[in-house]
Amino acid sequence: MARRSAEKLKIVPQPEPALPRDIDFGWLGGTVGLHLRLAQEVAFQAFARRADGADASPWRFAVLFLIDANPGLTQGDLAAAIRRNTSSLTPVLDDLCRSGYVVRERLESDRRAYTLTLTPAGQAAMAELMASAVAHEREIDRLVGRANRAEFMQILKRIIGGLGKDDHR
Amino acid sequence: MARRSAEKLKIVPQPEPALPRDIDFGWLGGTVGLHLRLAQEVAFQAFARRADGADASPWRFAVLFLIDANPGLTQGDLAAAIRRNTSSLTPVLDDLCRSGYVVRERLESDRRAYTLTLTPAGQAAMAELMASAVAHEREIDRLVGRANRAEFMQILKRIIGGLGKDDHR
DNA sequence: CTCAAATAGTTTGACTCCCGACTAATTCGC
DNA sequence: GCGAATTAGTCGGGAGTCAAACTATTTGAG
Repeated sequence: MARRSAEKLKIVPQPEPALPRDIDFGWLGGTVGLHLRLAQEVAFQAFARRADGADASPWRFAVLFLIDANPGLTQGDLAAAIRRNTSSLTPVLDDLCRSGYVVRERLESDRRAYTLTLTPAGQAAMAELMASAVAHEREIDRLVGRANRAEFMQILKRIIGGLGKDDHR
Repeated sequence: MARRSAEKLKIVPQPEPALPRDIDFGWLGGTVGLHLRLAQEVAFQAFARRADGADASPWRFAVLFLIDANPGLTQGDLAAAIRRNTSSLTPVLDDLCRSGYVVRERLESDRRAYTLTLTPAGQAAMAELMASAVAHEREIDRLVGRANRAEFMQILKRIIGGLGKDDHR
C-alpha cells in the first residue's frame, strides 16, 4: 500500500530470479544408465530432426531398410528384428502401404502370413532417408571418435547381450 | 518340437528357440545409433524387471532420488533435470502424492509453484529402489568393463552434448 | 478325418510421453 | 492500483508401445 516507486527501484537490481537452481544429481549423475538414456534420446531426436521433411523416425527408417534388405520377410520376423511387438507394427505398415511404399502379400505356403516388399516408390523413399541416416551416423561417429568406435560398439553389444536375456518374447 | 505325447498334462513348457529367420541387417547392423537404442532399451527393461515389486521405472526412481537430494525443488526444475516436459511430470507426481511418497506444497514466495519433498514413506521407498538401482548399475559396470568405464561415459557425454540441440535452457 | 492346439496378424484397452492450449499467480509498465 | 506480459502447473489430444482377446489358417494327435 505504501509502496512507492522508490521502493520498487530498490528491488530492480536483482538479476537472480530466473536462475533455474542447480540440481544436485548426486550418485545418479555418475551412472551409466542415465547417460545411456540421454544419449539415446538426443540421438533419436537428432535423427528425427534431420529427416524431418520425410516423416520419419529412426524406426520407420529401419522398417523400410530391413524390408529392402530382406524382401519377402514376414511381419513377425520384422517385428522381432526391430524388437517391437507385432501389434506395434500393424499401424506402421498400414501407413506405409497406404503411402504406396510397401506391399503386403499373402504367403503362398502359409496364408496366415504376409510377405513384405518395397515398391519402387518405397525404395526411393528409403534411399532418401538413407542419406539422412548416413549423415546422422557420421556425426555420431565424429563424436565417438574414430579410434574409439569399435570398442564403443563392443561395449554396447555386451550390454545388449548381457541384459537382454529374456526381455522380448 | 519336443512334443512328447504327454497325457492331458498341459504343462508342456516350450521355451524353444523359435528362431525366426536370419535377417540381414546390412549397414544398419553396424550403426552406433541402433546399438545405442537397443542398449538403452534392455537397460531400461532390466531395471524395471529388477525393481519389479516396487512399481518403478527408472524415471520414477530418478524423480524420487532427485526430490530426496534436492528437497523443496519445484516441478519445473525437476522436469528440466530429467529432461521431461512438466506436463509429463504431473501424472507421475499425482501418483506419488496419492501413494503418500511426496508432498506438494505451495511455495510461499511464489504461490504458482509447488515445492516437492519426500515423506518418510517416500524416503523408505526411495531407499529400497536405491538398492535395486545400485545393483543394476553394478551389473552394467561389469558389462562395460572397469577399464573402459570412464571413457565410455566420456563418449556418451560427448554424444549428449554434441547432438542435444539445447532446446531447453 | 476330425477337432484341439499352435501360429500370423489385427483389434482393443491401458499406459506413457509430448505438444499446445488453458488457468492461476506474479511482475511490470504506466 | 489496473491491465499486459510472463511464469508454474494442469488439461486434452495425438503418437507409440505392449498385452490380451480375437479371427483365420495350419498342424498334429488319435
